[in-house]
Amino acid sequence: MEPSEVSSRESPEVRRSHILGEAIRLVGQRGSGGLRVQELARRCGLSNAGVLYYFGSKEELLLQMIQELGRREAAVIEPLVRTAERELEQGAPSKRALLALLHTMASRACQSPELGLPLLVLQAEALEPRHPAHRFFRNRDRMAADLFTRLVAPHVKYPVSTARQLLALMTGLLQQWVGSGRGFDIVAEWDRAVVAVLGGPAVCAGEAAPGREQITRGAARAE
Amino acid sequence: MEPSEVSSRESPEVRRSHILGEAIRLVGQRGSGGLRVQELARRCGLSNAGVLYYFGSKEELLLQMIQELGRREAAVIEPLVRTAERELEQGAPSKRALLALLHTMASRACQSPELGLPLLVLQAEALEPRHPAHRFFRNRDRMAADLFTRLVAPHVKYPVSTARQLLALMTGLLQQWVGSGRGFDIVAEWDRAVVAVLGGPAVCAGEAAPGREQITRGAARAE
Amino acid sequence: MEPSEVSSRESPEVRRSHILGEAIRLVGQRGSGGLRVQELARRCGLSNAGVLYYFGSKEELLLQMIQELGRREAAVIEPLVRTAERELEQGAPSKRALLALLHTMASRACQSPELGLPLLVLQAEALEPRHPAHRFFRNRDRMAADLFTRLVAPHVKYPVSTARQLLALMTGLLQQWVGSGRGFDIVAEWDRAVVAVLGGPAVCAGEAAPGREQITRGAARAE
Amino acid sequence: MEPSEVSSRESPEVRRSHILGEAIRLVGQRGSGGLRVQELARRCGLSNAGVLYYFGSKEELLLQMIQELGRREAAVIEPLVRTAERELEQGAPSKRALLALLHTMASRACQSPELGLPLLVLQAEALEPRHPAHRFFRNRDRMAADLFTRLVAPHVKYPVSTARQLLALMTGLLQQWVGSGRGFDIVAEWDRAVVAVLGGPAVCAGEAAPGREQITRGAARAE
DNA sequence: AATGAATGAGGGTTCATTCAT
DNA sequence: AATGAATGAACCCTCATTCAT
Repeated sequence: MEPSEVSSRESPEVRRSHILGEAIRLVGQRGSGGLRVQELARRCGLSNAGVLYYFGSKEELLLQMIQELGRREAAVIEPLVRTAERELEQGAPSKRALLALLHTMASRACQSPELGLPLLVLQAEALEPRHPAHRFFRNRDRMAADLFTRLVAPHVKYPVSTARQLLALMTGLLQQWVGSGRGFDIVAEWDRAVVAVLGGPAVCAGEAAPGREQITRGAARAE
Repeated sequence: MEPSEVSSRESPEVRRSHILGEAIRLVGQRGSGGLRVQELARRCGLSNAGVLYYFGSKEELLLQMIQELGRREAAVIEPLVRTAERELEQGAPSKRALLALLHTMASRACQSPELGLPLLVLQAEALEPRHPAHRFFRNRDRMAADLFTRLVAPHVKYPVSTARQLLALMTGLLQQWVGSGRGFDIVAEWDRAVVAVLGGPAVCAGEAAPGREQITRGAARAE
Repeated sequence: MEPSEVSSRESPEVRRSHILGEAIRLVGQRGSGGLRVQELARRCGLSNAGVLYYFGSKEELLLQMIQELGRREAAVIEPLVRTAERELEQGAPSKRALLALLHTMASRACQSPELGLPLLVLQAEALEPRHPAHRFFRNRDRMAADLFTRLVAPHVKYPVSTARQLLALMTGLLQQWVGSGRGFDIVAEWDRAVVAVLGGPAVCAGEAAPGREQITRGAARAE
Repeated sequence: MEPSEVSSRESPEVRRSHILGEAIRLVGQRGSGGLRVQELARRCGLSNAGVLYYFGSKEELLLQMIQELGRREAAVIEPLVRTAERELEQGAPSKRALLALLHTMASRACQSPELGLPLLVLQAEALEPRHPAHRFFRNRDRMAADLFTRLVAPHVKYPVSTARQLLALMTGLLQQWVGSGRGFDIVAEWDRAVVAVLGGPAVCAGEAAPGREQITRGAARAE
């Protein structure tokens, strides 16, 4: 919780990233409306004018923070997403492989807890269409829904619904987990939920009815 | 979205409630940190001093708004909760009764959409322990988890986990629904998710209206 | 220090006086700039509108409070002043009589301590010519100086100076007394000071040189 | 009374001191409760935010103003106090030396009239224990009483009382002097009072310049 | 005789932002 | 590359005051 130590001489690149990281933490704690240039500067060990020297304005800072948030999240799960895409190109992954993939996703997500709270808070705030992060989350969520839909398509009857359920569970469980002070084993709960939603491993993948839904790739309508 | 018309002479009781309602809307749109006394006053058709005459301070206003939010939510689902409790006292409800109950809950929750967004935003903000609504949501979520656990206990192997899953699904689906501009039929999705989580096969899955997957409830306009 | 009890039905006259008394106390505690209509009302057990109903405006309240202060002070020492004037008319009082008179004055003044602090504070504030109580204190102090001058004239060489000294001692000792938490016997100190300033009782009254000064009666110039 | 001219670029040190000086004047005129950040800022030629940039809050400004007041008063009479202390260490000062010392003190005090009124007003306000300057004046007055007691001890029977009388006379005469629009020669009056209180006859009373009683020092204009 | 409701003006304070250095 | 000084706008809040009741 303490502001990270700042060496008095940091390369500008590093300092920029450092400021954005601190901004992410602050937004997690106070919401995006609670981000104050002065406090951010204090936590980073420089003056408020110093922060604005890097970003020009608070608005710009917020936008860059959102991008950075995306980048950091991507750095954590991008490899898994690429694995998933690769498997999809080689034909549908087996249910066993799918379960393993989902398991790894959840476990990775929980290993960078400094992203969890900011993402949850921003995601909720960004429900309002005028929020600066609205578009970011809409795209992100669409891509996730799309990927999940394609992943589960071979194994379930209503892949769009199932994808929705998986994403809802991920968000909802994460929220409960954080709200309860990390009071339970979220990965175990996730695994159990995944099994419940995908049907037990015994279910034959052939039961799926892929033709009933139009599965889209990429954002349906990039507004 | 427009400020509701205000007659120049309202009974104090009504006016209080009116202010709180407008405050709830504002918090839904801007987050609790984005609540401005002046704008709230403007929307209610009185001066900022007029608002503070009723609540003394913004802090107090926020606290009372949270309570009012609880009251309004309770007014919507309390009857159902009482029904559930009554059934529990008379022995465990049948799976069919349980499904019906959960269905009604979701459908009721969606019928007062003015509560949904504020609740979602506040719930996320309140993850931070120092948030004024933190305790409120902790209690609310605990009671919900407790109730759901007792309800599903006769029908599943891990009732605590299942309750968690149901709550996670409810929050997560609601968030997707709002975020997508009410772009799908959330009640249908909920029903389907409930069946998946509670163990479908033994129940008549046909109740989930599979053909309706593409049908949306609420405005489907992509803003 | 607690607000005096207010019966729910008081005659208007009594209530007026009650409000003014409470105002005097408040001014003693916070200065005349620290008098707040709301707090005054609270202490009197009525609404702020109720206070203004009696006095019309805060300005008017302040003015009436000053007059009331004068009246209450007069009620305490007026009899003594009259005694002094009577003695003066019957020829100069003896030194013994003078000392007795001054002693009684001081002892009376200390017996209504609720007036002391307000008077001290207002007197200091009213040094500024634009203060609403400026004229009041100027007249009061001039009359006091005049009276003292005439009283001591037969016994001292420079009666104007001696009168000034006596008044200065009275104010200064009172201030020390209040400031020290009533930490010494102010009447004894006063007696001692009076003796010092007037010269011991052994001094012959004939030493006085009344002709050297113009002794005025009444306010010199009532501006 | 006019705001002193302010060059648009002042060194921060100077500006701080300038602000405090103007605050002292304002408190003298309106009382500490009448100090308004906006007006202070206007008089100093900057914005209210500019004033708060230096002091953080009005409360802090007031506290620092009191300290500054102490510092400025000390700058005027500290040398004399040190002289007195030195004389005390070398054995008690002669009565003649004591009178000279007291004379110089009063005359110095009157030479910086911009401190007089603020000190008088604050001292009276600070009688209330909760006043922010209460402690300051309690200490200051205690030290003064202590010093005077030690100074007069060799020459009078009740040195504590005599010290009290001297201090009371100083405050009281100053108040009369200011209240009368500097309408008399306060130094002469002080000298005469000192002689009276310390026991005159043994000293050469002729030093008190009897003929000057009607002569005033400072502006004699009756406003 | 007295109040509850409401307000406009002004208070201190915070905030993002600017600019000379 | 970064800051100290300063600001205007907006914020929450308090105040004396009004007015229908």
